Amino acid sequence: MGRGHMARRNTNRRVGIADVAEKAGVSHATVSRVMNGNAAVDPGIAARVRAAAAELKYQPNPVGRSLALGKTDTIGIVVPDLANPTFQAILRGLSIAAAQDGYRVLIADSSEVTSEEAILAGEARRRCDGVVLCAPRMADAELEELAPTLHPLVLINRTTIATNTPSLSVDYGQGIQELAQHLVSLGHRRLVFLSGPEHSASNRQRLVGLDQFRAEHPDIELQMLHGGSNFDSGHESTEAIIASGATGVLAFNDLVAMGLLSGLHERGIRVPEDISVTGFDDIPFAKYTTPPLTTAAVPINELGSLAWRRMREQIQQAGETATQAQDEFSPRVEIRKSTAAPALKPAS
Amino acid sequence: MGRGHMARRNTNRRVGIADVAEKAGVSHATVSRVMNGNAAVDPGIAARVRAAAAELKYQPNPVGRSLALGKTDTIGIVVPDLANPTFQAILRGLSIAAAQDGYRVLIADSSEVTSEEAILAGEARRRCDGVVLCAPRMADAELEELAPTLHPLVLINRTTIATNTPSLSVDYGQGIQELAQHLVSLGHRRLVFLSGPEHSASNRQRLVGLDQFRAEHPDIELQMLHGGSNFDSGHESTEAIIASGATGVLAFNDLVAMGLLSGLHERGIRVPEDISVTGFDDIPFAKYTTPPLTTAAVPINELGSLAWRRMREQIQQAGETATQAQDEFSPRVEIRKSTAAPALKPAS
DNA sequence: ACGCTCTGAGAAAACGCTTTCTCATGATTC
DNA sequence: GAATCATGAGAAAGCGTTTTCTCAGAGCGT
Repeated sequence: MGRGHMARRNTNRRVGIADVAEKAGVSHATVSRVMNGNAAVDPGIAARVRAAAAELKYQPNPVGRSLALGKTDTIGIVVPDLANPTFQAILRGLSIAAAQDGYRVLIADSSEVTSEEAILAGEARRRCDGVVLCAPRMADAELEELAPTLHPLVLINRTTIATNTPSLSVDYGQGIQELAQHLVSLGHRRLVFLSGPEHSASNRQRLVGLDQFRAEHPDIELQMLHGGSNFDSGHESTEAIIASGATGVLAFNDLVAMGLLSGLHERGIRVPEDISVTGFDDIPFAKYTTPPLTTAAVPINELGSLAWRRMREQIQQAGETATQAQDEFSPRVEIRKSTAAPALKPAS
Repeated sequence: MGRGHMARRNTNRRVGIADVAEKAGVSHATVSRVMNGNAAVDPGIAARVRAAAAELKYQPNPVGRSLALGKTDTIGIVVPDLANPTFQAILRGLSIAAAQDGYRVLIADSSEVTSEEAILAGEARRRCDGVVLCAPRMADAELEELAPTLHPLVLINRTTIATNTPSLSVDYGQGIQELAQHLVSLGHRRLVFLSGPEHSASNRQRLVGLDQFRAEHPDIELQMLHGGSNFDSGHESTEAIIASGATGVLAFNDLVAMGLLSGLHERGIRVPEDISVTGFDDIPFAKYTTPPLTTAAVPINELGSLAWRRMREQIQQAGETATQAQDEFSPRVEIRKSTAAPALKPAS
């Protein structure tokens, strides 16, 4: 009577290194050597092995390989929401850049549940050689504690006090100031900022940027309005925006701006004749709204690929705890048709 | 002099099952048992093990686990282009649904390089417990040959002759017919289809749908125009569309429609007064174009989560080669503001 | 009090690979 | 021609788990 494990062994077993070794009449070790080209092996034997491997269509099992090598050739990315074009773009840039170096990416979508982020990141890290973390709402303290445990780590739009984890960030403060400046230079005197999620790090940056703007332009009225980060929240803010009496709106991002544009259009308010609207991010769709959206362009594809570069650097350095680059991208104001000089009347 | 491997062993070794075993004064096996709750273990010992594990912050290594278990709790998805909202949405739906069952997703972006798709899918399959394949342009023969080797496989918008791989598809043929019908019922008599990538399976489906439409409406003029699948191709087709003299345009998808909308707007052509435009897919942005886009809505989020359900079924069935569900989604025409009755003049 | 079953824990094999260690063979040198 | 060396292949030890196998000891019936 056949033993259980024997049965298992023979039944539809995937072809492994042992099969190739047997067919070629050599040892496992030799097969491994020719597959990886690590050690010198007699050309004749190598050819025999390769022939056997080809005939059996042998493909090394990556899991076994990972275990032996201690690396998975995979990196993880945790994002708060895969529906957000910004994270989609980062993911895409990262994935393409990593693929070029033979790495894959594993995704973890925290669905905006901040409390899950640390766990997801930890799990991802254990399966991968490194993690790219996008956690705009995670508390600073938690981030600070988490970062060292994730080590080959790249932070997006966050920084830690310890400078040994690279971070890529966008200077939202400067971007929003430039947009405000743009509106002012068109003649606007009453502005409103339609803010994003309250605990979002990038929203805080915009707020400090606007504080500075206020200090430099005491004559300009700048209201604040709470909002969210997506279409619907922009759309829902339509009435409040109209009620604000402002002639220029700084929306949290392009999504919000688009929602607002649509709301204004429904209400018969013309953009930019009656009111000017700016976005932020310059997502691909921003060019195609009606009117095309004035926004602050962040080079998001670059961000993804640079994230990979920083990750690769750390993976290669392995042990050394050098201080890592802190990259900051400056958004560039992209003037389109959603902003114009205000109508004459309300010039106080 | 310390041996190489000893040095390696002591240096910043991650805490493993052995450490926990030692600390708790039991064997590896016992630790594994309590971690997985597989076998009965004395409550006292179990508690001791759990305490040790907690103190050492032990987290089982997933790679070792995968090797022993023969599964990775990960599925792969190969997409032709992560910049396309349709695939983004599928990815998202899949990822969220899979996460609910404790699975992760590994992405492989073929960057529209058809010849890479088979290789990518194979690699993904070896690292994962199954693969979701979106390969709209892969040759039928290649797909037929590839499918069996990928086995726990779910096909998106493709089918194989063998009915043992589940597939989810959208009835593009019906959708485009309904859109055409909608235009006709508004009074349009001269239509033009702005087609997508020539070898795309879903484009072929639209074409057969339109053939059928033609057969049923011999009185309606329906031109064909070659295009692509993104913004820019829609934008570039603006002149050709105008030259066609058609009053109703069926764009390949929403992206193309948006590009076209923008082009028409630049040329001063009013939509829908001068020309009606339809899209396809109902991507989130379609509601927010100006005017909001009439399109055929495909329930894309459902598609992603159903893809996971079909995958899970296969993973659970393991050996059995039952015939698998072939799901087909019917798009629903979503009438917005980009379509209207044509101007009276050209009514022949 | 003896033998029986049953519970539960350790030893060891297995998963599929890489890499070190070891040793045979043939080439090189004086 | 003997001692030395380089070459290259096999044996075996890891990588970190799970799981089977094995067996000690406890509990039970007669």
